[in-house]
Amino acid sequence: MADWEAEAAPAGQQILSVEKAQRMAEFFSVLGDPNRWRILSALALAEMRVRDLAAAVEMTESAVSHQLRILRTMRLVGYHKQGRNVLYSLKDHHIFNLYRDVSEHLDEPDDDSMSS
Amino acid sequence: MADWEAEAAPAGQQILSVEKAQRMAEFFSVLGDPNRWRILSALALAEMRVRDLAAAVEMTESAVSHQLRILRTMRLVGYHKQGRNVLYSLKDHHIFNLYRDVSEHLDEPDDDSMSS
DNA sequence: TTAACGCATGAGCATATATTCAGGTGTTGT
DNA sequence: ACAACACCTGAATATATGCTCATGCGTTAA
Repeated sequence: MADWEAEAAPAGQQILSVEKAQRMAEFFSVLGDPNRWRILSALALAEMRVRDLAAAVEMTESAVSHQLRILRTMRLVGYHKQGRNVLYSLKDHHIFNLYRDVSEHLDEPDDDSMSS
Repeated sequence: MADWEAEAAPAGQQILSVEKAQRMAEFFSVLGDPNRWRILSALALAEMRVRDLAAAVEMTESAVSHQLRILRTMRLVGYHKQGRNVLYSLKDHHIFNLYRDVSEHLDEPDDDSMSS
């Protein structure tokens, strides 16, 4: 038995429920935007206030603020006020494990040929 | 040099380029749909033809076929013809490592409080 | 005190995405 | 041969998403 077969099926030996699939999809959707990845990678370098973050990723403050709300909702970033600034930081560095894993996947050679 | 450019980061010491962020986002977007997760989890159980897959996940054959094209593009599923049927199978079981990792993240307790 | 700052938010708009529907291609059974 | 089958695909539609713009709120500097 190959190692992947040990847990080939996610939640037991059956199809994901609509609810679980929904929760999964919601999370992955958050990582399905390039600007959010850039924001996360910027915060991986250093805690930053919104204004500097916006400059770093070359977006408007408003756009960044909107995205940060989403990242907050998924608990990917943390934040704390400091005077009139709000400092954001990466809350879950796990993200970059996903990044690494997917990077490897994307680097695999293409072979989409049909066999019969 | 701004201070956010100085420090070290897990994923390569700097902000993700637009191109890399784009590629990451494209991949994660594919996992950002609940029906695609259900399709993948179904194929994790067994190789299946489109018709049976559609029945398993309770979608129309057409909808499933559309989604399979996307999953094929990202090389998440493989397929081979067998007569007039097309058998699809999970090509990259790493997906469920991601599933496991994210599951853990989603199960963490909520703490979105503001500290100052 | 008050004007400027830093950030958040809602509305509006443009684009992306997923499904349905209609129809097409190739294969098999009779 | 031909009808049924299995699947694929394009167009159309409905919904979701991300941005800009305008504005509001709390904080700080002058």
